[in-house]
Amino acid sequence: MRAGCGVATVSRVLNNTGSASAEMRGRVMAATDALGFEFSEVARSLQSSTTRTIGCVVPSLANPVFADAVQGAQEAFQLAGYQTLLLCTNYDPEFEVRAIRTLTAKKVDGFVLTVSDALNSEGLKAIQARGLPHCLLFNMAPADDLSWSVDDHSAAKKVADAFVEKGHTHVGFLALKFKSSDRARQRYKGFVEGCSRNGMIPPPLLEIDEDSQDLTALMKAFIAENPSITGIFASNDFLALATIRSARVLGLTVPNDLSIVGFDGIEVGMMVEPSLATIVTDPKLMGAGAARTVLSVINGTPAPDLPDPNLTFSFRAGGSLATSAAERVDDKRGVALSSPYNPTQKNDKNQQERST
Amino acid sequence: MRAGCGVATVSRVLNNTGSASAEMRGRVMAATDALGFEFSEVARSLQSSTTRTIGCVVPSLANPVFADAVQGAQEAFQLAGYQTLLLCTNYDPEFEVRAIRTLTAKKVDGFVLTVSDALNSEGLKAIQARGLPHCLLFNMAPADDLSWSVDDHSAAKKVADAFVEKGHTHVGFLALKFKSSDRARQRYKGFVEGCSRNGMIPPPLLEIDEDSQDLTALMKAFIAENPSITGIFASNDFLALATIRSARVLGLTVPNDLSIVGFDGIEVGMMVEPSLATIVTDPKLMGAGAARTVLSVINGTPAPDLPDPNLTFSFRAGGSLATSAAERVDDKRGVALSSPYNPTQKNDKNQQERST
DNA sequence: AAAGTTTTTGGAAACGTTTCCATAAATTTG
DNA sequence: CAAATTTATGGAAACGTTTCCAAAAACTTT
Repeated sequence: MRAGCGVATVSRVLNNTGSASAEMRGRVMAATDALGFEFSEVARSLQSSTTRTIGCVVPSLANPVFADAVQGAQEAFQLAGYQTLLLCTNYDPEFEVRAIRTLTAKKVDGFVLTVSDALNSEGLKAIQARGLPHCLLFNMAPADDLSWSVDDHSAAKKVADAFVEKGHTHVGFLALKFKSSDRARQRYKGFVEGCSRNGMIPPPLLEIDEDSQDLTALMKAFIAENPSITGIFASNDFLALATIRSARVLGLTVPNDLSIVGFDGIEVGMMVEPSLATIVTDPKLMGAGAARTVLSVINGTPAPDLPDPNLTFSFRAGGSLATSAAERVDDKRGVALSSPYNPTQKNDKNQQERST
Repeated sequence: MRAGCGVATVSRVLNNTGSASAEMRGRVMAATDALGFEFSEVARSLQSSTTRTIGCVVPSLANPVFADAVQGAQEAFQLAGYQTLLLCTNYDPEFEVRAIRTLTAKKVDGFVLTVSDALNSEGLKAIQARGLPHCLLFNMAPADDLSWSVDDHSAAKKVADAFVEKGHTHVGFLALKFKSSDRARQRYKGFVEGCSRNGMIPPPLLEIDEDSQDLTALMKAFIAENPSITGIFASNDFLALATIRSARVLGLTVPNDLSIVGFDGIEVGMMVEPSLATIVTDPKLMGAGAARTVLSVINGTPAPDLPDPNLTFSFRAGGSLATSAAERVDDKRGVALSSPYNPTQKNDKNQQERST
């Protein structure tokens, strides 16, 4: 089979390393072409103890935030000649640690990961203990660790500011996967803090496990329990859109009866009516940043600067957040009280419904 | 380092293959625990010429259809103990062939791929020539090839039926990445055929390259060129939503002035107002199906049945498709187009917001 | 033309597994 | 108790590269 030469020669010719006569080069090339020969990366990896593969661990691609982030990371890796081994944990810490074990066994050169709880992740600890190159993504970095992440805490505070600016004093927080995502917890914490700082009533928490269809029922109960809330901060945009729909089903108008603010800044948020007020983030950029950071750790080159936390998000106004219904009612309370007839149809209707 | 035994023994103990004394077993276990020892999958792969890794090639994860599909595939693979090596082609045939070359060099055990043109894909040819296990995804399968795919052609015909049922006789087709996606081409072909079968005017084609912001301008020109169209079939839901927005900017009411139908069935389509009429598909199921098919090819087990083409999609009615404007009022559009100012409050407000 | 230099080439080790085989040890049988 | 059998163990080959080294071949220099 061989072009009548040793394997060492083939290696040299194909890799253009070391010397080889023109004639030999020709013979080797001819032979490899004829046979469609291609070096085995796995043998190469064994020899060089490098795989040019990066392990990427995220909860799920069903969430476009992660999909975009992985896309960004993947592009950056591809550009640098690295491939991406993708593992999804489905928000399960058990899966997470197994995924990381698999990846270390596969001898990936580095990791990009979004873990469920950065401070207590077994998998992350293992990576740290072995000193493997890695970068977190969408996690608050423990000390000495690098992370590309949205500053969820500050962003949520900003949302509180936005609510207060529109005269809201009592708003709720709606979270998905609260248990298994420290991001959702950060947002809640920041929101509570922001509300407190603004002298608002501490936000009640409505927590749901799945993107369940019974959001409407849950919301009904939530509003019944907290009849004075005038807004809801949903921990992601899909949830926010679902909330708007549920509000409609319950006969509430958004934003007149209930203001909604989302998180993530998905594009459709701008296409819907009313447009969605939200925190805009750039997941693809985050993914690419984390990727470049890992690569720099691997290559020993200076790591790209982490983004300024305050630039990792921005607030986008939208039609779903408006002046507090309570405030409007308040303004007219004198009138409303003196006259049994309330001229603002909508709010009247709203109050009736809410009391049900 | 070793527990004072040969490597062969370690292999037997850890893999529970062959015999070993209880004492030896204990020693090996103790040693591996102490050292945190773990077999190297790359050496194992070299030895067994199997990697338990599947190459997954899709255009981009930015499109949630692919993100969901990859998620589905990834889950199925994970369940079977396989990992997913993800490569995105960015709709570039050049990248596609390189991606596949990379994957063959990495000796993946199989492939799941969405190629740009299944009949002329160099990469696919290479895979076929080497007889590597693979399954297409969202591609029409060439003869002798397997594919999990939505029947784009029939689905598009169905959309034509839906339009005609609402009295439309002249509708347009809006496509993204027409050149680099045989899926878009299939949809167009099916739509043309469906229109023709229903005696409708052949649908004019509006083709855009990027999700460009100038869709509004393009649409304006398109409508000027085809003043009698009463509806647009957009080749995916995002495009459809963007079209609705652009229509609003142009002062057209959806569906009154222009009906819109999308494709894919993304969830937000049901949350917007008007809700989006669309073809509903299940990308995750497709991905999982393709994955199971590849696995069956690898294991020589009987392949799961491909889905009945007619069950790969369903039409979902929505508020964005209504009775033809032409049928109701013939010339409202002339007014709307000629006057940049639209008296309906909603649209006006909408425009203001948009410009911020 | 002999000696020195450079270029070209292939053999062999190493990477970390699994598996085959042979040997050693333990057990059973006659 | 010797022989036969079974069980336990480690050595060595193989997987396909790269790299080191030495040998051979081709040139250069005196």
